[in-house]
Amino acid sequence: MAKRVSHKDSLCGVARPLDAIGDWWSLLIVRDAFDGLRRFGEFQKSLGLAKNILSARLRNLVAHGILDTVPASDGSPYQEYVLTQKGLGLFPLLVALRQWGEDFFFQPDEPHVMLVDRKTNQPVRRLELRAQDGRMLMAEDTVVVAPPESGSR
Amino acid sequence: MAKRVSHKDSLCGVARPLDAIGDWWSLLIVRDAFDGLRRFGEFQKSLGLAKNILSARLRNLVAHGILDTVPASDGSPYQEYVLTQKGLGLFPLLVALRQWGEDFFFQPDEPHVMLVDRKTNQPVRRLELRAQDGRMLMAEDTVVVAPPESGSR
DNA sequence: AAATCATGGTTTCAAATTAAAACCACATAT
DNA sequence: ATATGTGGTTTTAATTTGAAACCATGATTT
Repeated sequence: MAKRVSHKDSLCGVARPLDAIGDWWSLLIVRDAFDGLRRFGEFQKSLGLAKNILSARLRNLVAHGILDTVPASDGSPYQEYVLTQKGLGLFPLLVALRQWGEDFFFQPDEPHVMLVDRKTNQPVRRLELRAQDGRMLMAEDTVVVAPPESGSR
Repeated sequence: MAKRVSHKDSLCGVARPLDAIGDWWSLLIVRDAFDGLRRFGEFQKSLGLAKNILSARLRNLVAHGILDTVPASDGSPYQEYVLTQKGLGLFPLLVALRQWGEDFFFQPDEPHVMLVDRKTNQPVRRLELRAQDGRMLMAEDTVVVAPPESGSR
């Protein structure tokens, strides 16, 4: 189950999160969790994946602290799966994924679901990466830099 | 190779992009491409994945229009893999992933690579989702809504 | 009380995918 | 002529997946 996603023994800042999420199914589960789904059966119906796989994915997400199990809210003797803070932290990633999807996977006139501001019912703005001083940054305007070498080596 | 990621025949706005990317390896390839890698061998050395898998992933990314192959820039008789516009569009997603990783996968004092503004060498700002009017939005402040039913049914 | 049903899983097993290694083709260098 | 580097493909075994069957628990019907 602990599939190594990189040959380096310490996973980098991108690979480490990927490793925790596990796979695409897991991300769809998380998305459904953002949509308010909490029960095993709800996820299964929504995603249509095999129960054993769902079971494994939920277990993995819980193990990685993305979901947490809580004793059912409605008296039923089962448990529910809810997003932790860590899980909630995936929101921007899901938005990024959705916006990319809107940009490149739909015809300009093709109808698709939209993420809207609850208060105004307006679609949300696009995610934008900005510098400290507020300038918008494209990919070419950035570099990944190594952490400053600590003194001991 | 066309693995169905959802039981619904039309994939939703999140599942469709996931389906195109393919798997985690592909996303790491894309990240390396953002870092300037272009050659088969570079990707293989950087990621340490089996050559047949890399081959398949590259092919898939090209098939989905995320990478494009161009005749080698340096005279060598090989080809190079470069990001298309669609591929470049994945930048925010990678940033989101990286920031989530920084938030939850490193000790507060653990050193890690950083994404910085080329011009100032300052770390970039956090991605923030905002409403049209500029208010910052948390997950709970948003909903996903279905497209307006077109008249014909 | 007994039988039935709903939920939330686990187990079993066949099929698909992945990974490691060997192999190959082409070009350049020695 | 031989070796070496690049960019793959093929072969084969191991792992993962997914469908279906099974099971346990509690609630519901008869």
